[in-house]
Amino acid sequence: MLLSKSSVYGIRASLYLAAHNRGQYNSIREVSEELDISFHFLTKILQNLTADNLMESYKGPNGGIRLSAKGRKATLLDVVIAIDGPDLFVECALGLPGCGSSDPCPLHNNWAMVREGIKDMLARTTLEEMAKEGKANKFRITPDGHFSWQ
Amino acid sequence: MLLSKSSVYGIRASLYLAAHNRGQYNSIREVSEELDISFHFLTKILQNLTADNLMESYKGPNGGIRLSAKGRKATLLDVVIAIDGPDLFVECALGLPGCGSSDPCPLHNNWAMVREGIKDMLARTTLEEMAKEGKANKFRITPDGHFSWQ
DNA sequence: ATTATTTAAGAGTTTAATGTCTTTAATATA
DNA sequence: TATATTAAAGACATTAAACTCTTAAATAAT
Ligand code: SF4
Ligand code: SF4
Repeated sequence: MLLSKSSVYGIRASLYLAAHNRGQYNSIREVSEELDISFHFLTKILQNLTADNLMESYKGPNGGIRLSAKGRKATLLDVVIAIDGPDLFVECALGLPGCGSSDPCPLHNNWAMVREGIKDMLARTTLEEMAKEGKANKFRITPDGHFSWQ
Repeated sequence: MLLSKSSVYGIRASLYLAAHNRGQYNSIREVSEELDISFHFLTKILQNLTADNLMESYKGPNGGIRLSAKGRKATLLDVVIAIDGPDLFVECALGLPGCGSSDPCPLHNNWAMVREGIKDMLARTTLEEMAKEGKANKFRITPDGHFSWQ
């Protein structure tokens, strides 16, 4: 898999939050049930996003989680980096020790292009814009069935 | 990591064999030492490649492993598929259940392009051609230091 | 104040990838 | 035939990713 499960769950949750109840808190329980993701696991993942100030959380009744202003302007790339770190966008294809662009392996230049392609894919639009497009195009972010962009 | 360790080791071993002693058998011990890969682990990985007829093995004194005719014409893509299967080149970005190009997620089209980019990178040239280019450009496939394209 | 609701924190479990070790089978050479 | 050399096969161990469970802390409502 290109992205870790944690990143994929983080992305789906971010898109869900970008599309729902802007400004309000959504409980992690609700998000986990809508997206069919383990509640405790999702909680852990979202903690990375609040630690990176992409989200804000609030404890207690009617508490939950929401995108911060920074989070609404953020892209999926920011989400992935907050969760899994920048490795995927830095590391090389063959992982040879002591390697670099001088004295390269046969994949070096091609790989740099592909890696940029992955980055571009994730950095194309902000979560805010994605929610708009999602509404317009009815893109899916949940398992079969129940989901509405409201 | 984009590719599994098994695939990376398989790629490096394939390139090594493409560059060395064409037609002869190289012992897995030698390959593992030159490339700094665990001997037993590499043995397991290469078994996938012989099972897929990309390599031929021979037991006993002076035995070892070599690229088959098919293997010399194969690409890194064939190596990766023989080791890890075609998943990476088939699977989708977000892994939503019951998903497809109708009713897509926001990444669907971009992801298809990126995935082709990865495939192209690995399918660009045959192992045989790569060995030639390797010699011409002195590309690296081993850890620091000892390696010659002969 | 007490209780209920919610996230945070952290320990623990399971599963899959990675890596090691031992035994077996094939082959060459003496 | 006996011994050495090599890959194949498979059991075993370690590590990291993925997932679960329990307790603590914050907050709201009664
Ligand atoms: S040449 Fe580039 S891609 Fe290849 S191993 Fe070195 S750093 Fe990685
Ligand atoms: S729309 Fe395409 S990329 Fe997105 S989850 Fe579905 S199949 Fe995967």
